[in-house]
Amino acid sequence: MATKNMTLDQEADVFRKTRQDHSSEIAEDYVEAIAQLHAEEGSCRVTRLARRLGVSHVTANRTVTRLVARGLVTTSPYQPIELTELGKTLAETARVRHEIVFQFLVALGVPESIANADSEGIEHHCSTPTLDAMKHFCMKRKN
Amino acid sequence: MATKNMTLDQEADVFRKTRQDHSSEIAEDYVEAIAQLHAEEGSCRVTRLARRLGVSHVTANRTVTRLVARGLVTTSPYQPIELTELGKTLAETARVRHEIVFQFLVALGVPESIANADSEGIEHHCSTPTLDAMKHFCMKRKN
DNA sequence: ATTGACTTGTAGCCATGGCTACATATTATG
DNA sequence: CATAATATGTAGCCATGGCTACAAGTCAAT
Repeated sequence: MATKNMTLDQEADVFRKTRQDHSSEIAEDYVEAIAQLHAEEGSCRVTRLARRLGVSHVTANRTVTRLVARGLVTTSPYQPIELTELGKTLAETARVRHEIVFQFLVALGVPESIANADSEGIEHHCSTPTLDAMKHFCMKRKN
Repeated sequence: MATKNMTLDQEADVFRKTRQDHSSEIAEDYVEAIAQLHAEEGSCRVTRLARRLGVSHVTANRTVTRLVARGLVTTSPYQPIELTELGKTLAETARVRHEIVFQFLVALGVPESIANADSEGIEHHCSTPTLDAMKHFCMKRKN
């Protein structure tokens, strides 16, 4: 049990970190989806984004407003959503991370449809060392 | 890319599932922590639980009230928190899941302290097939 | 038995992420 | 160009999960 030999504060840090992660998950999911829609369809409208993410257009619209405040996207009334450079960078990071986790689960023997669903939840909680270990595992499998 | 050949609704399902997972994450963390404190210290007081989880005692108290509504724990004023049978079962399930993910990450080569932090976030998003694959991987390593 | 330390509870605030219902703007079509 | 369909925006609701500040209960020690 890894909680042995820890102070109370150290124990709590793990939970604090997980909670903090969660607050950026949605931002990452949004910018990743916006980037995907741009790639697939040339632009990203709020309604299309909402359908992709499975939320109402109202929720999507309000969340996008928060992304504007975070400097990740730009909007103007009745216009498509555009990613800032920062947003593009975050989207690409998220895409790569998602792909690593997905390919890793597949390499581990998890069926693709399940790997797709699980990786969506897992990707946001993987540190760099864990991602590196996943990449390394996939490399070994290929050779 | 696993989103190919999917309808819009199917795409969205993945995100819906991840959001649903999140609503049970906190419940699982709480019952797991309550079970741990019972095991370690013989009983579970709200203040101790709050410290363990890194939240204020107010947040812990209110969340515990919700767990009562879900039939996972029982409380009475100024008394320790007790798990119901349902709560014990959920706590044990969560503990086992956590342990599988943790041991798996360690087997993969992730340092223990990092594996501990990551597994806390990852455990809630692993389907049964993924957990089975993790167990299988650990077995192979041991032999 | 009173005081003081600690625990527990309550009031009330905030942000986030959902929603429906309705209003307005844009676009497409007869 | 008028109207219908679609897209977008706004108002306002809810639950959850944080918090601080303060009130009240519990318990131990003098």
